[in-house]
Amino acid sequence: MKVPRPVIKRMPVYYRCLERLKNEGVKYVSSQKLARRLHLKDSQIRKDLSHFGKFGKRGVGYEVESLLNDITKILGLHKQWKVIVVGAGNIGKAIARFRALEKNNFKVVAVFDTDKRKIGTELLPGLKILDIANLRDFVSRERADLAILAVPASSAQAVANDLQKAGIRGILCFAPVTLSCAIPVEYVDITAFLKTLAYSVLTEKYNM
Amino acid sequence: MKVPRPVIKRMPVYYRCLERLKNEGVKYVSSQKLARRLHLKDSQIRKDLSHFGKFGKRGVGYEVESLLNDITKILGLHKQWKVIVVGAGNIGKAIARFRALEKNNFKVVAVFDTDKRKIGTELLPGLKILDIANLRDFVSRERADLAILAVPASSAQAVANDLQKAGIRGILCFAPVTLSCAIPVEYVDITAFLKTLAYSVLTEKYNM
DNA sequence: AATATGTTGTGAAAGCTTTAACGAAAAACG
DNA sequence: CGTTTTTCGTTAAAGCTTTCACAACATATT
Repeated sequence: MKVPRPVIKRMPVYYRCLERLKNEGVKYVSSQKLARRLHLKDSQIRKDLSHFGKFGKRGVGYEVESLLNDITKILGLHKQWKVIVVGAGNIGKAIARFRALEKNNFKVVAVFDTDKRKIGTELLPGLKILDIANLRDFVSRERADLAILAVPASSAQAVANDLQKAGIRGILCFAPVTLSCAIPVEYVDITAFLKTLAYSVLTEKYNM
Repeated sequence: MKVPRPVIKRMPVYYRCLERLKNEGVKYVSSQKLARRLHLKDSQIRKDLSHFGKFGKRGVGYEVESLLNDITKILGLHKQWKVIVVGAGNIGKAIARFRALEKNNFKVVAVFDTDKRKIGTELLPGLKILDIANLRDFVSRERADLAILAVPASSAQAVANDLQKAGIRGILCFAPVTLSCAIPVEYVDITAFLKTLAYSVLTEKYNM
C-alpha cells in the first residue's frame, strides 16, 4: 500500500527531531509535544506514523529511541548507502566534504568531473576527483547506490542517462532541470527555493 | 486570494523551462508542450497560471518571452534581492560563490562566521567573511532582504532570532531544524532529500 | 477498586489539489 | 467565407491529504 509523498517528506523531519530529543536525554514523547516542536498537528503525526505500523503506547506516547530506530529502518538508513558526486564545482565540492552525509549513513565514495585541472585533486583524505570518463565503470564495479548530480543543467540529462545505464538506483539533482529517468529522482534547485521565498516575502500579509 | 503552495513551488520550474526555451529560440509554447517537458499535465499548467492572470492566446499558446517576463514579475525577480550568507562552512562558502544566484537577481552582499580564522578571508573579489558580531548592524544598515542560514543546527534558532530583529524578511535554512519565526522560511535539508530518495529507491516496484 | 487523566490509532468529515471536460477564441485552410 | 484545427481559461468532478472526534487502552491517584 502506497504511502503518500507528503508523509514520506515528513519522516526525515521526525527523524531529526527524535535524534535531537534523544541527545537531550528525553525518553518518551507524545504526538502533541512533537507537533509543538515541528509546527504540525498532533493528529497528522499519528496518522503519518500509522502508515508504517503502531509505535506508540496509549496514555504514554512514543519511546524516543525505539521510534527513532523504527524510522531509521523505514527510511533504509540502517545500512550504509554508497553515494557518488558528479560535478566538482562549488556545490559538488561542498557536498563531497559535507560531514552530515556520513553521519547519516551516506558515504561519498567518489567525486567526478570533466575538468583536467581538477582531476586528481584530493578533496578529503582518500577522496580524489576522478575523470568522468570512468564514471560508468566505477559505478558498476563499486555498486554505488545513489548519485548526487551537481553538473551544469546542459549536461545533466546526459550524465543521468549514463548513471542509469551503470546501475545507479537514485539521483539527487542539483541542476536546474527536469530529468527524464526511470529511477527515483529528487530535485534541489537552490535558486528555486530562493524564488519561492521571494514570492512569500512579497505576498506576506504585513508587507502588502 | 491566496495561491496554493504547490502552485508557487511550480512557478520557478516554469520559469527555468521558459528561460531554456527562450535560449533555444522558441517563440511560442503550448501548455501541452510545456507539460511534456516537465512531466506534468497540461491542465495543471493552465490552472496554475490562471491564478495570476491570463497569459495565453487560444489556438496559439503562450509567448515564451512574455510569459517569462510575467513570471519574473510574479516571483519578484525583476528587482535585485540583497542576500547575506550566515555560516562559512562547506555549504555557506559554496552558496556564496555560486554564480547562479547572481544570474537570478539574488546578490550575495556579505558572508558571516564566528570563526576568527575565517573572518577576513576573501571568498570572491569584494566578498570577505565578516564577524557574525556585526550581523545585526550590517543587516539593518545595508537593508539586506534575505538570509541563507548555513550554521550548525544548534545555533540556527539564535541566529534566526537575530536576523528577524535586524529586519531580514525571509530565511533559506540549510540547518536541519524547524525554526520558530514570524517571517517566511524555506528549508533545504540535504540529508533529508537523500533520506526521501533512499526510501523511494527501497520501495520502487522493481526493487521490492 | 473506582475514578481521573493522558494519549494512541482510526474512521469519517472537511479541506485542498489535480484532472477532466468543454465552451470560446484564434489561426489555418480550402 | 465557412469549416477545421488548435489551444486557452474555467467549471465541475475526482482524488488526495489533513483534521476532527472518539473509543480503547495505559497509568496515576484516591
